[in-house]
Amino acid sequence: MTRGPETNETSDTFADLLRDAGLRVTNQRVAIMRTLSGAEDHPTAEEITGKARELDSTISFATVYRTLSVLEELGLIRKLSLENSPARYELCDSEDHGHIVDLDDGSIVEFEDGALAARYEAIAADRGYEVVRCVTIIEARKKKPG
Amino acid sequence: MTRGPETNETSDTFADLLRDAGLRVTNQRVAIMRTLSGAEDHPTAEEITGKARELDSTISFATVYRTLSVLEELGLIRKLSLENSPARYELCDSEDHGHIVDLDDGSIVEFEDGALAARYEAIAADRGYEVVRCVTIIEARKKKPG
DNA sequence: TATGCATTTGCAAATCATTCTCATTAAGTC
DNA sequence: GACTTAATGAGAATGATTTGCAAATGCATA
Repeated sequence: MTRGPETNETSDTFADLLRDAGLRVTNQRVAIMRTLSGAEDHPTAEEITGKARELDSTISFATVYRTLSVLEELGLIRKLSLENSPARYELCDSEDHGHIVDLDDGSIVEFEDGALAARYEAIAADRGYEVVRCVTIIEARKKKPG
Repeated sequence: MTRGPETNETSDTFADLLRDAGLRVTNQRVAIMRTLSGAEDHPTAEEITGKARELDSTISFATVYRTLSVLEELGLIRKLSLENSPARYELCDSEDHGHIVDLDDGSIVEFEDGALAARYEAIAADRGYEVVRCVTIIEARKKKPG
């Protein structure tokens, strides 16, 4: 695996990812990828636009949506369609994982569970399917301490 | 549990469910419930409107959406928010179950798996949450025979 | 480094699903 | 049957996302 010097690795990687996919490297796309990369939460398109504009003030909503769907097609990000709220996005840098959505404050906690993934594969295989992607959302409320 | 004669049980049940919830029994609501009850697939609001209009031609979209959200609050139906498509609805008559969405033709296969539900509970509990509802969607493609 | 051209962009208008407003209708009660 | 209030239909409004198009930009090439 070829890689440049350690410095500025994420930024270079973003450009490379785009190039490798045969796409042009634009300021807007890199700004959006950096924004997603730096996000601790699961931002909406609107939140991404706001943050990305700090890096490139000209970014429009149209470009954000277009870029998000390109990145999703490349498998670099995941779109999370929650009930009654705009879609949220996350980088695909970590393992496949599920989400616990706190119904009271909207916060999202990620969890990993290899057993679940294996179970999904088995369930799908039993029915003649090959898994492409799994969505696990646990809508929950914080337990009262007791 | 009081119940009338065996004939016409679903229709009566629908009316009773509404009455028990302190809601008025209207033609529109019953038509929508019957439509959902008769649906083999997971219809969208638009599809529900079309079918329900065969039972009561005056039904409007507004009423369909209003009724769907009332029924959801009562826990009688479930709303399924899939990627890039309008919400789909199903009666809550069967056990809690997951969905395999066929990415090629959009068809949905349901599956039940008690182990998954237990696992979700455990995962949530570990993190201090109580499960309200779980969404499991396996996006998949049919395996090629071979 | 300048040129050409397809890709990408910003803007604004369009679309899609869903919700809301409000005048009218109809359910359930007496 | 009359009354009260919930429920409805029609259509406007909303919110998220997509699209059309002219202008701008990346990048291959000269």
